[in-house]
Amino acid sequence: MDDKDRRSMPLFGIGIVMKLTELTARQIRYYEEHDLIHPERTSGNQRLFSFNDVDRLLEIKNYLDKGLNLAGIKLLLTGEQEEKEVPKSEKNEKSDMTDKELRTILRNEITEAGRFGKASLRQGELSRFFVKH
Amino acid sequence: MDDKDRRSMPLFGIGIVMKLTELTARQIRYYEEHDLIHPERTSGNQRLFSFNDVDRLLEIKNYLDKGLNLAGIKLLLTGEQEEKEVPKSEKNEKSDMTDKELRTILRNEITEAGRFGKASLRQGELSRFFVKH
DNA sequence: ATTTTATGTTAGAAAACCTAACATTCCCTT
DNA sequence: AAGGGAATGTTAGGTTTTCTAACATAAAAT
Repeated sequence: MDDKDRRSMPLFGIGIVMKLTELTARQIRYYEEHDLIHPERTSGNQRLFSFNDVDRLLEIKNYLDKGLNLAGIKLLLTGEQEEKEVPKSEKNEKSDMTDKELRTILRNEITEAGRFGKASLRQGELSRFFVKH
Repeated sequence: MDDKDRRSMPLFGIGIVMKLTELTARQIRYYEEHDLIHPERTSGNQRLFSFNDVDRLLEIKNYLDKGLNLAGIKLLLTGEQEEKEVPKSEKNEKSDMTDKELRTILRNEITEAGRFGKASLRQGELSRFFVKH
C-alpha cells in the first residue's frame, strides 16, 4: 500500500470531519453536491472521508475565507488534478485556454489578497500531520 | 501538536476500526471491558478510536493468534506502558517482581512460538503507515 | 465434570447520519 | 429599490450505526 492509497483511504465519519475542519455538515454536503469532493460511502450510504478529502475541505475553507466562490475554487482544485492526470491532447483546446486564463486570474487574485496581513496559514494539509510523504 | 498527540487523537468510529483490524464489534468491546484499550467517547457515548488504539487492537489480535490469553496480553501491553511511565518506587516491589517474571516468561513463550514459520508479521503498527515518526 | 474465557447473537434504545424542503443572509445586478 | 443567485441555517422524517445488556455456545482450564 503506497502513500496515495493511504491518503485516499476512506476512514472518517462526517462527525469527525466536522471537528477537524470546523465546517458544518451542511457545508460539507453542499461542497459535495457541487462536485468539490467525492467521499466514499458505506454500504448504508453514510459518507466516509479520506485524508485527501479532509485536506480538500481545508483548502476550500481557506479559499472561501479569501473571498473566492465555489465555482472558482472548483476550477482551482480540479485544475490541479487535471494538470497532473489529463494529457493535453484529450481536451478541447479552446475552452481549455479559457480555463487556463481563468485559473491564472484567480491565482493572481489569491496571491494579491494574500499580500496583506495574515501570513499564509499553510492550511489544507492535514495529511502532512498524519501521513508520511 | 506533536506526534504523541496525533497518535492518540480520537478519530475513528468502530465501524472503520472493525475493517482496519478485522475484529468484530463484540471483540473490540470485550477488550475494552477488560481494560486492554480505552477509546474516547463522543458526547453521545459512541466510541472514538485513535491510531494508538487501532495499533493496540492489532497487537492484541497478534498475541491472541499466538495463543496468549487476555490476562497475559494485558500484562504485556500495560507492562510496556509502565516501564516508560511509572517510577519503580511507586509500586509494590513484591508483586512487581512477580509481574516482571510473568512478563519475561510470556515474552519467551512468544519468542519461542515465533521461531517457527511465518516471519513476524510486524503487525500492530498501523500508525507506522499513517503517522510520521 | 464444572467453570472460565472468548466470542456469537439478539433485542430495544439512543446517537449519528441521510435527503429534501424551506428559510435566511449577503452580494450582485439591473 | 427590487430581484436573483450563492452559501448556509434549520427542520422534519426516515435509515443506519452504535450502544448496553442479556443470554447462548464452544473451547480451554481447572
